[in-house]
Amino acid sequence: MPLYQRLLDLLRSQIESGRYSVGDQLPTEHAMRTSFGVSRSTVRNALRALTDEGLIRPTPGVGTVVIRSRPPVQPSLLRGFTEDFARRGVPTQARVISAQIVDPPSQVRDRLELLPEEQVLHLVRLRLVSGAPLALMDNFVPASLGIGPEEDFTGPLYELIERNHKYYITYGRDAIGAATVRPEAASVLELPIGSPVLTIKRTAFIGYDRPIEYVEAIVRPDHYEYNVTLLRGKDAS
Amino acid sequence: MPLYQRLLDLLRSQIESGRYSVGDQLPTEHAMRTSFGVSRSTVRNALRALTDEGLIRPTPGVGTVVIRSRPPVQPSLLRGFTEDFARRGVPTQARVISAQIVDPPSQVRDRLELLPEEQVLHLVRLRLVSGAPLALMDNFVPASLGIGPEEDFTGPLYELIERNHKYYITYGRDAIGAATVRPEAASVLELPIGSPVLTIKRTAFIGYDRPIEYVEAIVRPDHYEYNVTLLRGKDAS
DNA sequence: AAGTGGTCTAGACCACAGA
DNA sequence: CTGTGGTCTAGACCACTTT
Repeated sequence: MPLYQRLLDLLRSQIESGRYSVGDQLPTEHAMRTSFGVSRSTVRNALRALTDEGLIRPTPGVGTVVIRSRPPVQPSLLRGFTEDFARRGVPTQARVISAQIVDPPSQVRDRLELLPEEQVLHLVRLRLVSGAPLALMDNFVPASLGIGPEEDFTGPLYELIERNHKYYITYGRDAIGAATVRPEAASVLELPIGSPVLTIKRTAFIGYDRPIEYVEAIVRPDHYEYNVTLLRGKDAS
Repeated sequence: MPLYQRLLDLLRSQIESGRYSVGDQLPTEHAMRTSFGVSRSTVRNALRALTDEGLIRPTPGVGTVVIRSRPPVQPSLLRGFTEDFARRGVPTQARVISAQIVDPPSQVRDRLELLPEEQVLHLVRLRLVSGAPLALMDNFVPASLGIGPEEDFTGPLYELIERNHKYYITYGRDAIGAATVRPEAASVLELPIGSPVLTIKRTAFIGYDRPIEYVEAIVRPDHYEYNVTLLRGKDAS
């Protein structure tokens, strides 16, 4: 673990515990430099991180004061299913049911803003948690991305896109609904006919507004709920 | 003007103008160091600022790539139902079914972090779109807020809380699921027994982490879907 | 093996605030 | 005036990725 991070953790815990309260002044950078036996850059590295977290405010000529004892809440970030579950400590597996280059349905063509003749990679995967089916996912990515049906789709798809193709996903739009499970999906998900399911439709974008992936997921609601944290803006009404 | 800021402005304008496009690799830190005649720390100071702005992503062992040409899209904000629909041009009405001060169920007590004897205002409302039922909502707010059962609950609840009581909601956590509609709810929502419904459980907070409202909504999925825009962070995996 | 960004050191000068 | 944080230099070693 980097030196500055240990100092960062120490300072953060001291602020959180009240060793330094809101309004207090932290020791000067020089004082930390000597008391921790590190260079000033290392101290500043830690202080910059605390500044970014919104806990302290350094003022030239004055010093560094504590302005918060806890970090402000962060809104949710876009995560893939694999990532989402991994964060909660639940490992999931993906079983590839089919992967082929096809002509997209018109809905997919619209969402991905494809050219008239453009094809897509259509990926159907079943996601499992400890062997039990959780979600049936239909992913569509433009064939022009160069991701072929032969690749390994058992890991996080975003990593595959980002690592192999130098595209970076910047944001996504999710639309969540509920429906009665279709018979084909019911058998794959091992659900009784007529069960309710959660449906997630997501369009992911690269750059400012170029759609790069469209997903439709059908999820068993008994073992998953869609969680999101949203900030309230001043003009939200 | 500091050196690193001039470099920062230069790089940002080059990225915005397309001199470096999304996916391109920036010159290495060493290359910039020599071509601009500054130290590596100064270069890194500029690159860190660009990283914070979300325009570039440095990867150890690889290099620094441009991931956006403009500042990122704004993520969704927390909105009440009334606000949410108003934004899309669909006016909704709220019909108050009941409003009373009660002892909360334990689940509500936990979510609102209430004291053992603390009571809540329990509000049951039916939300309608052009006369047709859309959602059944159970709102819980601490009785200590001072909002009594006699107030007008047909408008946005957040406005009522914020305007009359000087509390400002800062964020909320939503948990969205799917379920089979319960018989009582089915009749109110005019749904057949066994229909799937969307369930939304929300906790809204004031300040850093003080819960101020808990809502459970049961929504007809045929006329509503939950939409959200999420950013992708650099460490989202 | 070569090159990348991440970390770290040991210095230095500056503008600024406060006594 | 002294001390603060802000900026800057010129080195160095590291883990890591790619070749």
